[in-house]
Amino acid sequence: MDLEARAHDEHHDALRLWLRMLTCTQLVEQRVRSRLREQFETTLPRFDLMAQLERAPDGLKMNELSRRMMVTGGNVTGITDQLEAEGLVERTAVANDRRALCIRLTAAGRKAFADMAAVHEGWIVDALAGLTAREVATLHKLLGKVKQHMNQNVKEGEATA
Amino acid sequence: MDLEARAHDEHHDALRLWLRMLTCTQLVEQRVRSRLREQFETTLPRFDLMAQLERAPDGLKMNELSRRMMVTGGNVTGITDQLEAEGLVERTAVANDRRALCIRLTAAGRKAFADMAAVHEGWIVDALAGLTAREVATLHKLLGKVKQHMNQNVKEGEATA
DNA sequence: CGCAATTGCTTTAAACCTAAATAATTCGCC
DNA sequence: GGCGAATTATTTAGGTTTAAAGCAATTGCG
Repeated sequence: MDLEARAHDEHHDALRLWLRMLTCTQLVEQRVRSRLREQFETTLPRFDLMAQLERAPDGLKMNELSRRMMVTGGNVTGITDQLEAEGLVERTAVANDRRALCIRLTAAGRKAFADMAAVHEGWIVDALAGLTAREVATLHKLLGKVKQHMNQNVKEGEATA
Repeated sequence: MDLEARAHDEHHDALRLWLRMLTCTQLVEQRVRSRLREQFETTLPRFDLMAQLERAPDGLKMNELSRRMMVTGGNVTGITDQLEAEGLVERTAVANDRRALCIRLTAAGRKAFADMAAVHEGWIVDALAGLTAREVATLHKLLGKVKQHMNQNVKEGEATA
Protein backbone atom coordinates (compact mmCIF):
# COMPACT_ATOMS: atom_id res chain seq x y z
CA MET A 1 0.00 0.00 0.00
CA ASP A 2 1.46 3.34 -0.99
CA LEU A 3 1.61 6.39 1.21
CA GLU A 4 -1.32 8.06 -0.35
CA ALA A 5 -3.55 5.08 0.12
CA ARG A 6 -2.43 4.78 3.73
CA ALA A 7 -3.23 8.40 4.37
CA HIS A 8 -6.62 7.87 2.84
CA ASP A 9 -7.29 4.95 5.14
CA GLU A 10 -6.16 6.81 8.20
CA HIS A 11 -8.43 9.68 7.31
CA HIS A 12 -11.25 7.26 7.05
CA ASP A 13 -10.36 5.78 10.43
CA ALA A 14 -10.34 9.19 12.06
CA LEU A 15 -13.80 9.90 10.71
CA ARG A 16 -15.06 6.53 11.82
CA LEU A 17 -13.70 7.11 15.31
CA TRP A 18 -15.34 10.50 15.48
CA LEU A 19 -18.72 9.09 14.53
CA ARG A 20 -18.36 6.43 17.18
CA MET A 21 -17.42 8.96 19.84
CA LEU A 22 -20.52 10.88 18.94
CA THR A 23 -22.68 7.78 19.07
CA CYS A 24 -21.38 6.74 22.47
CA THR A 25 -21.83 10.09 24.11
CA GLN A 26 -25.29 10.47 22.67
CA LEU A 27 -26.34 7.03 23.85
CA VAL A 28 -25.23 7.75 27.39
CA GLU A 29 -26.43 11.32 27.37
CA GLN A 30 -29.91 10.50 26.17
CA ARG A 31 -30.26 7.82 28.78
CA VAL A 32 -29.15 10.20 31.50
CA ARG A 33 -31.49 12.90 30.23
CA SER A 34 -34.54 10.68 30.27
CA ARG A 35 -33.76 9.27 33.69
CA LEU A 36 -33.17 12.70 35.19
CA ARG A 37 -36.54 13.67 33.85
CA GLU A 38 -38.36 10.56 34.98
CA GLN A 39 -36.78 10.13 38.37
CA PHE A 40 -35.97 13.69 39.42
CA GLU A 41 -38.08 15.94 37.24
CA THR A 42 -35.04 17.86 36.15
CA THR A 43 -32.86 18.29 33.09
CA LEU A 44 -29.23 17.67 32.23
CA PRO A 45 -28.25 21.35 31.99
CA ARG A 46 -29.69 21.99 35.43
CA PHE A 47 -27.94 18.95 36.84
CA ASP A 48 -24.73 20.01 35.18
CA LEU A 49 -24.85 23.50 36.61
CA MET A 50 -25.43 22.14 40.10
CA ALA A 51 -22.59 19.67 39.64
CA GLN A 52 -20.21 22.48 38.81
CA LEU A 53 -21.25 24.37 41.92
CA GLU A 54 -20.94 21.28 44.09
CA ARG A 55 -17.30 21.04 43.10
CA ALA A 56 -16.73 24.69 43.97
CA PRO A 57 -17.96 25.17 47.54
CA ASP A 58 -17.02 28.84 47.47
CA GLY A 59 -19.22 29.40 44.45
CA LEU A 60 -18.46 30.47 40.91
CA LYS A 61 -18.97 33.60 38.89
CA MET A 62 -21.38 33.34 35.97
CA ASN A 63 -18.38 33.84 33.82
CA GLU A 64 -16.53 30.86 35.14
CA LEU A 65 -19.66 28.77 35.22
CA SER A 66 -20.33 29.30 31.54
CA ARG A 67 -16.70 28.50 30.70
CA ARG A 68 -16.80 25.25 32.64
CA MET A 69 -20.16 24.22 31.25
CA MET A 70 -19.00 25.11 27.76
CA VAL A 71 -22.13 27.07 26.99
CA THR A 72 -22.81 30.75 26.44
CA GLY A 73 -23.38 33.20 29.26
CA GLY A 74 -26.97 33.94 28.34
CA ASN A 75 -27.74 30.30 28.73
CA VAL A 76 -26.29 30.17 32.22
CA THR A 77 -28.34 33.21 33.17
CA GLY A 78 -31.53 31.40 32.20
CA ILE A 79 -30.77 28.16 33.99
CA THR A 80 -29.60 30.04 37.07
CA ASP A 81 -32.88 31.98 37.05
CA GLN A 82 -34.81 28.73 37.27
CA LEU A 83 -32.71 27.17 39.97
CA GLU A 84 -32.72 30.38 41.98
CA ALA A 85 -36.49 30.57 41.76
CA GLU A 86 -36.64 27.06 43.16
CA GLY A 87 -34.28 27.96 45.97
CA LEU A 88 -31.56 25.57 44.88
CA VAL A 89 -28.88 28.17 44.13
CA GLU A 90 -28.32 31.78 45.16
CA ARG A 91 -26.66 34.79 43.60
CA THR A 92 -24.44 36.71 45.95
CA ALA A 93 -22.36 39.82 45.37
CA VAL A 94 -18.62 39.67 44.90
CA ALA A 95 -16.42 41.95 46.96
CA ASN A 96 -14.65 44.67 45.00
CA ASP A 97 -16.51 44.01 41.77
CA ARG A 98 -20.10 45.03 41.55
CA ARG A 99 -20.42 43.64 38.04
CA ALA A 100 -19.80 40.10 39.09
CA LEU A 101 -22.07 37.66 40.88
CA CYS A 102 -21.10 34.58 42.75
CA ILE A 103 -23.43 31.62 42.34
CA ARG A 104 -23.62 29.09 45.16
CA LEU A 105 -25.68 26.06 46.02
CA THR A 106 -28.06 26.66 48.89
CA ALA A 107 -28.39 24.05 51.61
CA ALA A 108 -31.49 22.77 49.82
CA GLY A 109 -29.54 22.69 46.58
CA ARG A 110 -26.71 20.69 48.12
CA LYS A 111 -29.18 18.22 49.51
CA ALA A 112 -31.09 17.87 46.25
CA PHE A 113 -27.89 17.47 44.28
CA ALA A 114 -26.43 14.88 46.64
CA ASP A 115 -29.52 12.75 46.21
CA MET A 116 -29.33 12.93 42.44
CA ALA A 117 -25.58 12.55 42.17
CA ALA A 118 -25.51 9.25 43.99
CA VAL A 119 -28.02 7.75 41.58
CA HIS A 120 -26.44 9.44 38.60
CA GLU A 121 -23.06 7.93 39.37
CA GLY A 122 -24.68 4.52 39.27
CA TRP A 123 -26.05 5.20 35.78
CA ILE A 124 -22.60 6.10 34.55
CA VAL A 125 -20.98 3.10 36.17
CA ASP A 126 -23.60 0.91 34.50
CA ALA A 127 -23.12 2.61 31.17
CA LEU A 128 -19.40 1.90 31.26
CA ALA A 129 -19.70 -1.53 32.82
CA GLY A 130 -18.65 -3.16 29.55
CA LEU A 131 -15.09 -2.00 30.21
CA THR A 132 -12.48 -3.31 32.61
CA ALA A 133 -10.77 -0.92 35.01
CA ARG A 134 -7.71 -1.00 32.80
CA GLU A 135 -9.75 -0.15 29.72
CA VAL A 136 -11.36 2.76 31.53
CA ALA A 137 -7.89 4.04 32.35
CA THR A 138 -6.74 3.63 28.74
CA LEU A 139 -9.74 5.47 27.39
CA HIS A 140 -9.25 8.24 29.88
CA LYS A 141 -5.63 8.62 28.90
CA LEU A 142 -6.24 8.62 25.15
CA LEU A 143 -9.11 11.05 25.38
CA GLY A 144 -6.82 13.20 27.48
CA LYS A 145 -4.51 13.43 24.49
CA VAL A 146 -7.41 14.44 22.28
CA LYS A 147 -8.50 17.09 24.77
CA GLN A 148 -5.00 18.46 25.12
CA HIS A 149 -4.51 18.58 21.37
CA MET A 150 -7.80 20.42 20.90
CA ASN A 151 -7.12 22.96 23.62
CA GLN A 152 -3.67 23.62 22.30
CA ASN A 153 -4.93 24.42 18.80
CA VAL A 154 -7.57 26.82 19.99
CA LYS A 155 -6.19 29.89 18.32
CA GLU A 156 -5.22 28.78 14.85
CA GLY A 157 -7.92 28.36 12.29
CA GLU A 158 -5.35 27.66 9.61
CA ALA A 159 -4.21 24.16 8.83
CA THR A 160 -0.81 23.06 10.06
CA ALA A 161 0.43 23.12 6.46
CA MET B 1 -7.18 -1.22 49.97
CA ASP B 2 -10.37 -3.09 50.73
CA LEU B 3 -12.99 -4.04 48.20
CA GLU B 4 -15.34 -1.28 49.09
CA ALA B 5 -12.70 1.37 48.70
CA ARG B 6 -11.69 -0.09 45.35
CA ALA B 7 -15.26 -0.05 44.15
CA HIS B 8 -15.52 3.55 45.24
CA ASP B 9 -12.43 4.46 43.26
CA GLU B 10 -13.61 2.67 40.17
CA HIS B 11 -16.91 4.46 40.35
CA HIS B 12 -15.05 7.69 40.52
CA ASP B 13 -12.95 6.70 37.51
CA ALA B 14 -16.05 5.88 35.48
CA LEU B 15 -17.49 9.28 36.24
CA ARG B 16 -14.24 11.00 35.38
CA LEU B 17 -14.08 9.16 32.07
CA TRP B 18 -17.62 10.13 31.25
CA LEU B 19 -16.93 13.80 31.88
CA ARG B 20 -13.87 13.61 29.66
CA MET B 21 -15.82 11.92 26.87
CA LEU B 22 -18.32 14.72 27.08
CA THR B 23 -15.62 17.37 27.03
CA CYS B 24 -13.89 15.89 24.00
CA THR B 25 -17.00 15.52 21.91
CA GLN B 26 -18.13 19.01 22.80
CA LEU B 27 -14.77 20.50 21.89
CA VAL B 28 -14.76 18.84 18.48
CA GLU B 29 -18.45 19.39 17.92
CA GLN B 30 -18.36 23.09 18.67
CA ARG B 31 -15.44 23.57 16.35
CA VAL B 32 -17.21 21.71 13.57
CA ARG B 33 -20.39 23.67 14.17
CA SER B 34 -18.72 27.03 13.92
CA ARG B 35 -16.74 26.10 10.83
CA LEU B 36 -19.79 24.70 9.07
CA ARG B 37 -21.48 27.97 9.76
CA GLU B 38 -18.59 30.17 8.73
CA GLN B 39 -17.47 28.29 5.65
CA PHE B 40 -20.68 26.73 4.37
CA GLU B 41 -23.52 28.66 5.99
CA THR B 42 -25.03 25.47 7.29
CA THR B 43 -25.46 23.63 10.57
CA LEU B 44 -24.33 20.32 11.99
CA PRO B 45 -27.79 18.73 11.98
CA ARG B 46 -28.24 19.62 8.33
CA PHE B 47 -24.83 18.28 7.49
CA ASP B 48 -25.56 15.15 9.49
CA LEU B 49 -28.84 14.53 7.73
CA MET B 50 -27.20 14.88 4.35
CA ALA B 51 -24.39 12.57 5.43
CA GLN B 52 -26.89 9.88 6.32
CA LEU B 53 -28.56 10.23 2.95
CA GLU B 54 -25.25 10.16 1.13
CA ARG B 55 -24.58 6.75 2.63
CA ALA B 56 -28.01 5.52 1.54
CA PRO B 57 -28.28 6.21 -2.19
CA ASP B 58 -31.75 4.70 -2.32
CA GLY B 59 -32.97 7.14 0.28
CA LEU B 60 -34.30 6.68 3.79
CA LYS B 61 -37.67 6.95 5.44
CA MET B 62 -38.07 9.70 8.03
CA ASN B 63 -38.36 6.96 10.52
CA GLU B 64 -35.03 5.44 9.74
CA LEU B 65 -33.41 8.82 9.40
CA SER B 66 -34.40 9.85 12.90
CA ARG B 67 -33.19 6.52 14.28
CA ARG B 68 -29.81 6.86 12.61
CA MET B 69 -29.41 10.49 13.58
CA MET B 70 -30.48 9.68 17.12
CA VAL B 71 -32.86 12.58 17.27
CA THR B 72 -36.63 12.80 17.49
CA GLY B 73 -38.88 12.58 14.48
CA GLY B 74 -40.15 16.11 14.80
CA ASN B 75 -36.63 17.34 14.53
CA VAL B 76 -36.04 15.46 11.30
CA THR B 77 -39.24 16.90 9.91
CA GLY B 78 -37.99 20.42 10.53
CA ILE B 79 -34.53 19.89 9.08
CA THR B 80 -35.94 18.10 6.06
CA ASP B 81 -38.32 21.00 5.49
CA GLN B 82 -35.39 23.38 5.25
CA LEU B 83 -33.27 21.23 3.00
CA GLU B 84 -36.20 20.48 0.77
CA ALA B 85 -36.97 24.18 0.43
CA GLU B 86 -33.39 24.70 -0.68
CA GLY B 87 -33.59 21.90 -3.19
CA LEU B 88 -30.96 19.75 -1.52
CA VAL B 89 -33.20 16.82 -0.63
CA GLU B 90 -36.56 15.59 -1.88
CA ARG B 91 -39.45 13.72 -0.34
CA THR B 92 -40.80 10.95 -2.52
CA ALA B 93 -43.67 8.57 -1.89
CA VAL B 94 -43.09 4.97 -0.87
CA ALA B 95 -44.87 2.25 -2.80
CA ASN B 96 -47.56 0.42 -0.83
CA ASP B 97 -47.45 2.73 2.14
CA ARG B 98 -48.93 6.16 1.77
CA ARG B 99 -47.92 7.12 5.31
CA ALA B 100 -44.23 6.82 4.64
CA LEU B 101 -41.93 9.15 2.76
CA CYS B 102 -38.56 8.40 1.28
CA ILE B 103 -35.99 11.18 1.59
CA ARG B 104 -33.23 11.41 -0.99
CA LEU B 105 -30.43 13.78 -1.86
CA THR B 106 -31.05 15.67 -5.07
CA ALA B 107 -28.21 16.08 -7.54
CA ALA B 108 -27.61 19.54 -6.10
CA GLY B 109 -27.61 18.04 -2.62
CA ARG B 110 -25.05 15.42 -3.54
CA LYS B 111 -22.82 18.07 -5.03
CA ALA B 112 -23.16 20.39 -2.05
CA PHE B 113 -22.49 17.58 0.38
CA ALA B 114 -19.44 16.30 -1.47
CA ASP B 115 -17.89 19.76 -1.28
CA MET B 116 -18.49 19.99 2.44
CA ALA B 117 -17.56 16.44 3.30
CA ALA B 118 -14.07 16.71 1.88
CA VAL B 119 -13.31 19.74 4.04
CA HIS B 120 -15.10 18.28 7.03
CA GLU B 121 -12.97 15.16 6.95
CA GLY B 122 -9.91 17.37 7.20
CA TRP B 123 -11.27 19.02 10.35
CA ILE B 124 -11.77 15.65 11.98
CA VAL B 125 -8.34 14.42 10.97
CA ASP B 126 -6.88 17.58 12.48
CA ALA B 127 -8.91 17.24 15.64
CA LEU B 128 -7.60 13.71 16.19
CA ALA B 129 -4.07 14.43 15.01
CA GLY B 130 -2.78 14.12 18.57
CA LEU B 131 -3.24 10.35 18.32
CA THR B 132 -1.20 7.74 16.51
CA ALA B 133 -2.91 5.35 14.11
CA ARG B 134 -2.66 2.66 16.75
CA GLU B 135 -4.25 4.87 19.36
CA VAL B 136 -7.08 5.68 17.00
CA ALA B 137 -7.66 1.97 16.54
CA THR B 138 -7.60 1.37 20.30
CA LEU B 139 -10.08 4.14 20.98
CA HIS B 140 -12.34 2.84 18.26
CA LYS B 141 -12.26 -0.64 19.71
CA LEU B 142 -12.90 0.41 23.30
CA LEU B 143 -15.70 2.75 22.36
CA GLY B 144 -17.12 -0.13 20.37
CA LYS B 145 -17.42 -2.05 23.60
CA VAL B 146 -19.20 0.85 25.24
CA LYS B 147 -21.59 1.14 22.33
CA GLN B 148 -22.31 -2.56 22.31
CA HIS B 149 -22.90 -2.61 26.05
CA MET B 150 -25.28 0.33 25.83
CA ASN B 151 -27.26 -1.12 22.96
CA GLN B 152 -27.55 -4.43 24.67
CA ASN B 153 -29.00 -2.94 27.85
CA VAL B 154 -31.61 -0.91 26.05
CA LYS B 155 -34.60 -2.62 27.55
CA GLU B 156 -33.82 -2.95 31.23
CA GLY B 157 -34.22 0.05 33.43
CA GLU B 158 -33.47 -2.02 36.52
CA ALA B 159 -29.96 -2.40 37.83
CA THR B 160 -28.16 -5.67 37.23
CA ALA B 161 -28.58 -6.54 40.91
C1' DC C 1 -66.05 -6.45 6.68
C1' DG C 2 -65.34 -3.59 11.09
C1' DC C 3 -62.66 -1.86 14.44
C1' DA C 4 -58.80 -1.56 17.59
C1' DA C 5 -53.96 -1.18 17.73
C1' DT C 6 -49.97 0.21 15.47
C1' DT C 7 -47.05 2.83 12.50
C1' DG C 8 -45.27 7.07 10.17
C1' DC C 9 -45.03 11.71 9.98
C1' DT C 10 -46.20 16.39 11.57
C1' DT C 11 -47.49 19.83 14.83
C1' DT C 12 -47.25 22.07 19.31
C1' DA C 13 -45.54 23.85 23.69
C1' DA C 14 -41.75 24.35 26.52
C1' DA C 15 -36.97 24.26 27.41
C1' DC C 16 -32.47 25.15 25.60
C1' DC C 17 -28.86 27.53 23.18
C1' DT C 18 -26.59 31.00 20.58
C1' DA C 19 -25.07 35.51 18.84
C1' DA C 20 -25.59 40.14 19.21
C1' DA C 21 -26.89 44.19 21.68
C1' DT C 22 -27.24 46.54 26.20
C1' DA C 23 -26.04 48.28 30.76
C1' DA C 24 -23.14 48.64 34.52
C1' DT C 25 -18.63 48.47 36.32
C1' DT C 26 -13.66 48.22 36.40
C1' DC C 27 -9.09 48.91 34.46
C1' DG C 28 -5.26 51.19 32.00
C1' DC C 29 -3.17 55.11 31.21
C1' DC C 30 -2.12 59.69 31.05
C1' DG D 1 -9.26 62.79 38.21
C1' DG D 2 -10.95 61.38 33.71
C1' DC D 3 -11.60 59.13 29.31
C1' DG D 4 -11.69 55.07 26.43
C1' DA D 5 -11.26 50.05 26.30
C1' DA D 6 -12.27 45.85 28.33
C1' DT D 7 -15.02 42.90 31.46
C1' DT D 8 -19.40 40.99 33.60
C1' DA D 9 -23.93 39.84 33.49
C1' DT D 10 -28.35 40.28 31.35
C1' DT D 11 -31.68 40.93 27.68
C1' DT D 12 -33.42 40.07 23.13
C1' DA D 13 -34.48 37.74 18.92
C1' DG D 14 -34.12 33.71 16.42
C1' DG D 15 -33.40 29.01 15.75
C1' DT D 16 -33.01 24.07 17.66
C1' DT D 17 -34.50 20.12 20.18
C1' DT D 18 -37.45 17.41 22.81
C1' DA D 19 -41.65 15.07 24.57
C1' DA D 20 -46.20 14.69 23.86
C1' DA D 21 -50.27 15.06 21.28
C1' DG D 22 -52.52 14.76 16.82
C1' DC D 23 -53.62 12.87 12.13
C1' DA D 24 -53.61 9.83 8.55
C1' DA D 25 -52.76 5.33 6.76
C1' DT D 26 -51.95 0.46 7.55
C1' DT D 27 -52.22 -3.96 9.79
C1' DG D 28 -54.23 -7.63 12.50
C1' DC D 29 -57.91 -10.20 13.96
C1' DG D 30 -62.52 -11.68 15.03
